[in-house]
Amino acid sequence: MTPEEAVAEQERLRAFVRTETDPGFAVRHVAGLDVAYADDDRVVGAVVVLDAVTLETVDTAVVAGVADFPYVPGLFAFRELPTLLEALDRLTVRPDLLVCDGQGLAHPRRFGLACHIGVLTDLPSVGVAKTPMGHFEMPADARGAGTDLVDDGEVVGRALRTRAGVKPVFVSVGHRIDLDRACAEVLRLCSVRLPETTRRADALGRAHLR
DNA sequence: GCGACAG
DNA sequence: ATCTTGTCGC
Repeated sequence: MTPEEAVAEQERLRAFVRTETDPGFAVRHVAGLDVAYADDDRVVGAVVVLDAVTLETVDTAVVAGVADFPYVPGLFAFRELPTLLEALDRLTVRPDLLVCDGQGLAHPRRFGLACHIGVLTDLPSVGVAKTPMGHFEMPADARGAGTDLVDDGEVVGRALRTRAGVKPVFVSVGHRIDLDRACAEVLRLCSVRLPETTRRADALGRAHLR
């Protein structure tokens, strides 16, 4: 697939993104997704499913692969999608929410990794990025504080302070969830800066790199 | 033309 | 993404 085709794919699929939370939506199992990179072009996609209440790991899946798509800001998903989708397919426990390591709607074409995975799996998803793709107002230095990420007059996400004294994370809707709920779910998963889901998937992925 | 630009 | 343990500070 060429970068041009990838862009066309994003513009085709973005019409399927839903920003509403289903009535009665409840998170019993939350999944964390992350990809670890080796020195060469080898990659490892890792997914960890946690009990949303106890944060106990109830399921995991790891898939090794090769990064066949170059890293291009805005097309980042095409590098991680293959291995992550395969890992999700191997899960025994079906997650109620996917927490992705990257942007959702806070993306140049409103279709970051979280939206892409959400739409393809039709599962609620949220993107939690460590770096913003545009300008943002620094939120107050208190856990839970946040400022809207605005692009073209539209709110596309939120700079969320998950812990006082550390840089905020950038939360945006992926699929089938609203921004407020997305932030609330992310905050529940954070005792430190990043969500426990992301941390555990990250650890699992790099462990399998050896 | 020159920067910006998730992981 | 990755190279990387301890250390300084609240």
